[in-house]
Amino acid sequence: MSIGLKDIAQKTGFSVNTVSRALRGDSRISAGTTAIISRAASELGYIPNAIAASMRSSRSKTIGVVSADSANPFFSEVIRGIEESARHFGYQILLANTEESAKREADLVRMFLCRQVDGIIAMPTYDKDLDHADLYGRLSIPFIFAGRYLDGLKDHCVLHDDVEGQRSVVEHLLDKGHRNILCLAGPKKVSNTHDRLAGIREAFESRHLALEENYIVHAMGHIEDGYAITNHALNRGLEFSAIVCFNDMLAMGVLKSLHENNLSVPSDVEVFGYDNLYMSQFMQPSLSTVDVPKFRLGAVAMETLVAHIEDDSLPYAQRNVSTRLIFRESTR
Amino acid sequence: MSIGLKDIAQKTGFSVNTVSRALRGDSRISAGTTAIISRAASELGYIPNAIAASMRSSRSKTIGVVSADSANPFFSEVIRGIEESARHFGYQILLANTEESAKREADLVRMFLCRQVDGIIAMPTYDKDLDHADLYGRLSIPFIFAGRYLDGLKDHCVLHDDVEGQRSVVEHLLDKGHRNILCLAGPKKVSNTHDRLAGIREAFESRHLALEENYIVHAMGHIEDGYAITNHALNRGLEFSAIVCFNDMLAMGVLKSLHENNLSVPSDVEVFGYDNLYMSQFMQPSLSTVDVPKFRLGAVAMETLVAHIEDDSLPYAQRNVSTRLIFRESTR
DNA sequence: TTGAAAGCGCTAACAC
DNA sequence: GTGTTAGCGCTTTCAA
Repeated sequence: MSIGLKDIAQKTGFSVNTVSRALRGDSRISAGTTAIISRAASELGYIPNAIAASMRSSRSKTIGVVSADSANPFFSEVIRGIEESARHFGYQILLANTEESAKREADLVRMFLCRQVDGIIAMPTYDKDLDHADLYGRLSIPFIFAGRYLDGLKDHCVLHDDVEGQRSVVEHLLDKGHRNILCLAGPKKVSNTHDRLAGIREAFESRHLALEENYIVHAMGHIEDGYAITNHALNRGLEFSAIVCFNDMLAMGVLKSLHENNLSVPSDVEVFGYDNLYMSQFMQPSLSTVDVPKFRLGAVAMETLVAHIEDDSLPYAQRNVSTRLIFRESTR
Repeated sequence: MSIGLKDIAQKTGFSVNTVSRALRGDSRISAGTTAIISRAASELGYIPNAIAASMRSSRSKTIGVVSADSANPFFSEVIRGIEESARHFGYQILLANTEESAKREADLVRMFLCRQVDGIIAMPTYDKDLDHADLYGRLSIPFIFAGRYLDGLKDHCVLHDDVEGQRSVVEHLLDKGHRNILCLAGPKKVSNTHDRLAGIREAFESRHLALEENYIVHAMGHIEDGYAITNHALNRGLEFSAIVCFNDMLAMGVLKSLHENNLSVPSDVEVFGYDNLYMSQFMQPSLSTVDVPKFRLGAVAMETLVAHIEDDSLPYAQRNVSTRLIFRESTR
């Protein structure tokens, strides 16, 4: 059988209770006693049972991470930020993916609840079948959304200003004289798509120019989409001198299509991505984009979550991380 | 207070035990009883406490995943495979990263043990300070290594044949007439580096050609390394007509350097990567590489781990996933 | 500063 | 089929 507090108590002559407190560094236990107990514990090869501790204390020191797709380079960096920060605060993370399925997201949250997580960080999906307000709103544990927001739950979000970020990209292009800008927007139900699109419209408005609707194409956000949509736009003879993309992945597909169609970037077409994935600087040409501090987004989400776990009277308030434009070879 | 089995028992008139068994689908409980209990449970909004169940049953249905860096696209796909497979078998994963630090890896394993994980899947680090045989060898729970092996623990590994994979790349290049092949090897302590290097040597031997040692350069495996090493090789006037890389990340850096130095790929230099990252097909030019089934690697690791958890008498045996050459634009 | 007792919510072992 | 009893290993509460 495995070693328990009882065994240490027996060996040292102290009570189980004293052993427990000594091992947790309770200051009311004398230094001498603590030393004796610690030594005995390591001699016996004691491995604390965190499950038992959780059960009794009803704090699991675990947080659930609801990710849409942890293999997506955007999310994987956010998750890395969450994980690093979690370690710092002494938490472990349970990770699972929804693949943008409402049912999975709901199942996951329930599962996390069963496992008594102390809090949840979610990159929520946007399935129309899922009532997020219902799923999260009635949660009795703290929760934070990272990078995406949900109407009515913005207080629980850590965000970056997508309207501002995308607007500055488009204003920059308009000011350089571009008039036909192909806009590859993201999936319709994602908050970022909505905001970035708003940014595009604001830019056109601020310059008193009209944005033609057939220059806006929605995509899921994968590389293949960028590739296919650009091909399609060229095939139908759409004229454009610049392309702004919902994310870097789309932009990578765009670059490939343009290259195959003998259009050179940036001289024939300028291309902007969004997110500043690690890879983007190594594309050929390297990608101009909007930097989103992904790691930090995760870290701030975790930090905020911990604050709420430790003080449940803390009012929720939206937090922001800042973005910035990055100019590389895909623009002049 | 939250709802427990007791409350359901009270409401239905059955004992706590019967409720517990009904909810777990014990076949000895009559269908009628089970129905009554299930209904009561959902009416009360019962949330099972998995922590308490784990404690009693001493099975947590949780596995610990020791990753070197979950933001690395190779690992993130492996982890995705682990996660999908875990879901399939009813397990959850605790994820944490070592950043190739021996101390962190040891701490992590200890932490997982405290949390009573049912098993561990590791992408072990290769810090010289870490005695893996010591750390894992004395583990009382099942463990599997994915994609990397450790001497003396090969039975616990799910691998791909790196010797074979790399040899076929180099043989292909030699057969096409290349004589000066720059080899960007991986970090010295990683098993894959060792095997892929062996594959390179075997290829040269099989063609009765000599491999000059100054054509072998070790790198950590990041994009920047590929970039810097290629620049450096060019600067010192090394002649080469092909470059084989330890992984696709290095190859991406290589492509960038070659482009900046006005060398065209593949006409001046042919480039091979390894791993077949998702991105690699969208590089400019697209990357020839060796496909490693990353998702499957993770899934097989999980599947194997579960088999060992469920049958602790099952003997460990190395498993393999297969690789294949992929020819794209970076080679002729 | 330490100890004794109670019990977290559940499952397992055994009874009937 | 169902109930009774006894803990899992720890922390909490209360007492000294």
